[in-house]
Amino acid sequence: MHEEIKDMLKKNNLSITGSREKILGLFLNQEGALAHGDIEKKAGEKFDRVTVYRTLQIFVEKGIIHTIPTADNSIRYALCKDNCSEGHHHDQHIHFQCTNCHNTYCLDDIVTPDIKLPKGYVSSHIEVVVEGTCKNCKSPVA
Amino acid sequence: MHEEIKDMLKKNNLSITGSREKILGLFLNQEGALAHGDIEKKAGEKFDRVTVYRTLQIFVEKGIIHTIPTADNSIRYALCKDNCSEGHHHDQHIHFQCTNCHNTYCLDDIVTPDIKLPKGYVSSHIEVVVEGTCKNCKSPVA
DNA sequence: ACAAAAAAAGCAACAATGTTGCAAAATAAT
DNA sequence: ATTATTTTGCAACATTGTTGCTTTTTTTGT
Repeated sequence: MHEEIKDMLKKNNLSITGSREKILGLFLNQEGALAHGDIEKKAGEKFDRVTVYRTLQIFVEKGIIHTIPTADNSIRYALCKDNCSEGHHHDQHIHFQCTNCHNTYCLDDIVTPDIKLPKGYVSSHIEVVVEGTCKNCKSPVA
Repeated sequence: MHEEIKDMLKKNNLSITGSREKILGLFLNQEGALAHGDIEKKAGEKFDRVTVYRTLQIFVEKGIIHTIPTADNSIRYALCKDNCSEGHHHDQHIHFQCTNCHNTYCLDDIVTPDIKLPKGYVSSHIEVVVEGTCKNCKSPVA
């Protein structure tokens, strides 16, 4: 596990430091996505706020994590799959945000649908965020 | 036009004040969506920052405007169509964000697609944001 | 049109979030 | 092991968002 982290950093030409190992570890041990605030809380006592910002920024640049848009002013980040690389995110999966537990999940098996746009519009990337109740919060009603 | 604004406020049981008229006017004269910062710049010299926050908040509550999620930590707002009402937004259209001019548009005629979710997930609302080049920025290449 | 009641605006103070430059420390390269 | 490079932490600052309270504006009822 710990070797896996180091390997990922090496593969991306990143030097191996405590904060990068720690933060990448958080993502690997986490099913859902993490907001900046979550990371600060979980790792933050040991690291400066600025370091967390810079680490997330470089992870996004390197294609290790990707951002998930939200309407609540707190970008969430999640691990990319192998097909992402520096400067080229190739995520075509959708995201799911649970209105109960407020976790955000990547549904890696659900591909974004094709969308027919009006004349003149050209699509380069599609983001789909589904809100609702996740499998862990499913109400046991019926 | 000015009467239209007053009517909209009255219809939503909002008292008619300078800031509400001004901010609602901005949305009516605007094709795309507006971020909080845009509104502060365009209307802000006359109004307190707090007033802008509270005005946007109450417009969302009343179903006059809706939010559009982004991955850049700046929620955007756009006018709702008539089918929205207090506490019940019924937007099923998609949003388009131009990577060139950075405007965000509601594509009111494009309905969000159905998405098949994994077992256990229940959808209550779907957000689709398409990135690309808008009709105004379309490159005249071909 | 006026007075009383209700609602909104403005102000101040504060909290949280994000950014920048630079010196010290850690990591990588030779 | 020493040097060069990169990263960290710190401090200071800028921006964004929030809260309580007083004053002003708008609405309501007469």
